[in-house]
Amino acid sequence: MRFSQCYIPTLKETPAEAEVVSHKLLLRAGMVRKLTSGMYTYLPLGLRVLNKISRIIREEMQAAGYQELLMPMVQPGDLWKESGRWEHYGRELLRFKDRNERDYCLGPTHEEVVTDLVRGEVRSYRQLPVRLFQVQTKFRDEIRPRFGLMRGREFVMKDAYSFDATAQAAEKSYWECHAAYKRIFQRLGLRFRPVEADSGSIGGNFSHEFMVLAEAGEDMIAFCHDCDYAANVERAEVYHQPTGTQSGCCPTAERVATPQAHTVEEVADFLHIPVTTIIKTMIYVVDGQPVAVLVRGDRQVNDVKLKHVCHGQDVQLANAEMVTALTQAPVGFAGPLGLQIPVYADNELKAGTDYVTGANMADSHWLHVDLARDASVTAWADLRMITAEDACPRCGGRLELTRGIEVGHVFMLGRKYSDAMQATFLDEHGQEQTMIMGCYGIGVSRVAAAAIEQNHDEQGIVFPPDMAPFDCVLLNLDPRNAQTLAKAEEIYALLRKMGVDVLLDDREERPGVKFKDADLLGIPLQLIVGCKGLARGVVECKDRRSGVKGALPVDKLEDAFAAWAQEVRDGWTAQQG
RNA sequence: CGGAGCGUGGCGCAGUUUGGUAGCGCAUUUGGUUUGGGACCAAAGGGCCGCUGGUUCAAAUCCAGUCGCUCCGACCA
Repeated sequence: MRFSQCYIPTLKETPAEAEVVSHKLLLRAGMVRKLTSGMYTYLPLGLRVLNKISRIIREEMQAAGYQELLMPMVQPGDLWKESGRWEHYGRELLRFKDRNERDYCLGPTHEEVVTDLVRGEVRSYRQLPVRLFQVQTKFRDEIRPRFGLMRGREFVMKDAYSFDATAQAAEKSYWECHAAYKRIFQRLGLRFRPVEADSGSIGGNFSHEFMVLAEAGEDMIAFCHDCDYAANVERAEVYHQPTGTQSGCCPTAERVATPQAHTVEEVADFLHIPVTTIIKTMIYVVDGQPVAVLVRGDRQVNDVKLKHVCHGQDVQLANAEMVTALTQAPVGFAGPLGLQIPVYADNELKAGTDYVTGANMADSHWLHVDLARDASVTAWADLRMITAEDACPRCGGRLELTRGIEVGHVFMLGRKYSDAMQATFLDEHGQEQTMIMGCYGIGVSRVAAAAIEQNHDEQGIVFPPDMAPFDCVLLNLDPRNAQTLAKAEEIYALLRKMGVDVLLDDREERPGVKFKDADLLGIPLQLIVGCKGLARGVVECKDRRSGVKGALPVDKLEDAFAAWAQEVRDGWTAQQG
């Protein structure tokens, strides 16, 4: 392609709306433009990136035995009523009616449609497994779209579905997709980690998320340095050494005044005790019912764990009025003693028998609390957020917490949808059985954003070679000079003949403009044709990632270029680890 | 939805406090000089100041409402 004929509106200044690097650079590099909140137009260059990503995804999914199809984006409400999600999916599902007043929605995902398809066609175990995928625009009416392509309302997603006859076969489909995902993100040149995850509103038995490691990530993941354990913190189990019961130091609890001490820190300061001897009592509302959650003073409640322990759908922190009504005290003085609602206590609290808790009375706390003796605990469970100081729940090794961007998610769905929608088949004994499903997503547009979050510098984007909009940008520094022009055209033709996807910057601009744009666009290989180099019989080259410059002999350009391109690629592989 | 902020030529902003009829940089067009890291000079075009209503002799500026966008919290690829 010739730059002069491309629609690549680069920007010198960053539009005010952009906050995160990927959004800023995508805008500046002329790859996307916002239409309205959470919806973007992919300009030619941005679309090239999406297509490069999709190409790799297609190759690997096909290699894993998945076939591509394309389902409608508009879906009938009836299907969603059948699966039960018309009620449960919530406001992210954009619903509307057609001219005949029939219910429809924009597809946020396609379990219903694909299950409907397969149940209509598949009758026998001999037809299983069925493995399908599509690359398509999804719509989710997100509460808060943000960070450009990172969390849009409309976005491009690859979604895949597997249907199997038995649980073992289903797990095979699952792990084969899991392996395909590893290859995909590897080939895309990303530093990533698959982690154990919660299955959220999609539902199912178990799942893994694929996380791109980046500071701008909205998720926190924990992984072990000594074994291969890795999990989203919202799921990571906390391991507690079984501790023997310590004897309490006092026979009874004692109530003391703690004026104005609302927070754990204030109470600790006032009583001159460590925060670890305080029990934090949090009031939550689970599906409309209030519950109390007890964790050590310095810990955070993990509401995903709470949701599972209570078998609830919806978990929210209670508001101030509710807390006051339940505890007869302002926020900050709640405690388990005498509370008339279910009390869930974190396992860690079993370790002690001499705690400080709120007294359900303004400006008061109990000292010397032994939960077993003084409170009625509905259930003990793992309820707190893991920390970097905790030991690995698998091997006891050292944990590290990092931020990540979720770019892929695989779910073992089990029979959740096939049961609800009667996707059945006859097994080899002529018995009717329910299909076992898996579903697997990759946020294609989010992958592009995540790649930029992970790979950029002050000059702009640094695309991994296989997702860059072009393999190489060829700068003709002096298009008005007949010799340079001829040489640049010759090299351009040569590269194209070699199968290199090359962008020729043939614009009548000053060299500085071309250098700046080349860096901004993040194309991995830069070739510079100018009279200075040509006088020495070379074209200059620059590795966008490392910034290393060199010179390739004009007379042996084909070989020299190939060797250099391989060198740049090796550099990427090395840094990916 | 709760909290914070912002809407002024294509982009980035000033002007709003203290009303007086819109300005700067970039970009664009034309001419000239330039040409290895976002050139310079000269000239030009382009703005119902988000929208509606109100106050006033007079509103970008004050008041009310409304719409849109961004950020912080509950969602997820």
